[in-house]
Amino acid sequence: MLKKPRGRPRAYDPDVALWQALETFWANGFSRTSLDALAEATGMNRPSLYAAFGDKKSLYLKSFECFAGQLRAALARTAQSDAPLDTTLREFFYEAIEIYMSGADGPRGCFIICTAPAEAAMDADIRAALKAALAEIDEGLEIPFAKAKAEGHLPPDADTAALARLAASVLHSLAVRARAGETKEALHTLARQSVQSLC
Amino acid sequence: MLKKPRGRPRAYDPDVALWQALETFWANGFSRTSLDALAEATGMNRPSLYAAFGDKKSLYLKSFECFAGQLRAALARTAQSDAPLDTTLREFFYEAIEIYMSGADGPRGCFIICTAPAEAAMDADIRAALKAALAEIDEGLEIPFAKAKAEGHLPPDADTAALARLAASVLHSLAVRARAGETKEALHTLARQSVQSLC
DNA sequence: ATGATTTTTTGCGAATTGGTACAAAATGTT
DNA sequence: AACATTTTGTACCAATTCGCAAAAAATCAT
Repeated sequence: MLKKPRGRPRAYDPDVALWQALETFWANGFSRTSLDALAEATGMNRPSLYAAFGDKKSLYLKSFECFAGQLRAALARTAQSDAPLDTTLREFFYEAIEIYMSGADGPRGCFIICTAPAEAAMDADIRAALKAALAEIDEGLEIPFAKAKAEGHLPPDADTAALARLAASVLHSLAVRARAGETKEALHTLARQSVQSLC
Repeated sequence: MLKKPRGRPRAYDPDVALWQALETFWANGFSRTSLDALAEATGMNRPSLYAAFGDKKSLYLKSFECFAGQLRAALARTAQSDAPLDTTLREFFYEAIEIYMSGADGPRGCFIICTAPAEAAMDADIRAALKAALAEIDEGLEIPFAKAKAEGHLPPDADTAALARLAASVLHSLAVRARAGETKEALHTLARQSVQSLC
């Protein structure tokens, strides 16, 4: 049933190329990343990049959305965890730290927290994407707190939204700290101690 | 005793010009800010900018240091406060929020947290400056916690360094949220609730 | 074989970018 | 007045940047 489309076949896989672009933006931020760098990373010439993804900002926003998708998946796994709240939270942070510390040339922190703010004050689209991502993190992190409260592991008057936002603040901080070069041990310590304070 | 220097007098005040450059970098980030934009903001031609401040990155780092100086002053005021810990912390956050929400064209968050990470992965000097600033925030915020502990307002086994780092995380988060366009009320709420959790 | 479609390649253009050389301007010193 | 010093202003440069037009390549459909 898979009908071969007409025309010259693509020399790239769109998902692979998008990930390669994302990695380039992740390391360099939006403005510092040139079309030449994206072309080199993806092996595509500039007209092909434009044809496949649109202009530079469109490609950035698609990369942002791709990264946000992975964040969404991590939040969903955290929401579905049956482990105790502190274990759930700690594992979420540890997983984030793994991603933040990854990078061929060193730690990159979080794509969203580390590259979008620089652009956000002057670009309404990037600002909106950032704001939406922050809200998703807040909402996603509230679920394990609400579950723990419903199961009696938190006081009945605990403000789960407030706790979630505090936990999200820890995530933002881990992101920036990783990019600044703090050690993995320091990040783990902050994660552990924050979980202790929150639970 | 003030001897008039030889040569043509300067047409600018270095401190004023530096602040103007800082504001431009604050809104646009490092890479998005052009020399023309800096020249326009300061009223100086490019050769004059180079003569006064060095190249673009030098000017950015000088701006960073200028902003860090103001942060240092705010931390010092917080360290010297005689108010109760929760009041001290809340006022520190409220003051930060005022700065983060300032801006002729909208909120800019924190110069350091919102502009340096984008560059930090690929520029060791900016990364080092960011890391140093993060450490200063951690250390500065530990002082009120240590005071409160010494005065018996915190349990004797309270880990003041951990609490300070959690408070610093809130500050980082406020910075990013402000830049993303969250409301002042939402930021105040996060600040208040975090202080409640921390004290 | 021809035509239609899709993608790649090559080459290009206008604008911008960071940085600099040098002459002119504006002062103090001798 | 001539010279030395400091700063400004003008003009320029090489390189880079983003985006695009058009031809060539590679396929399927008739």
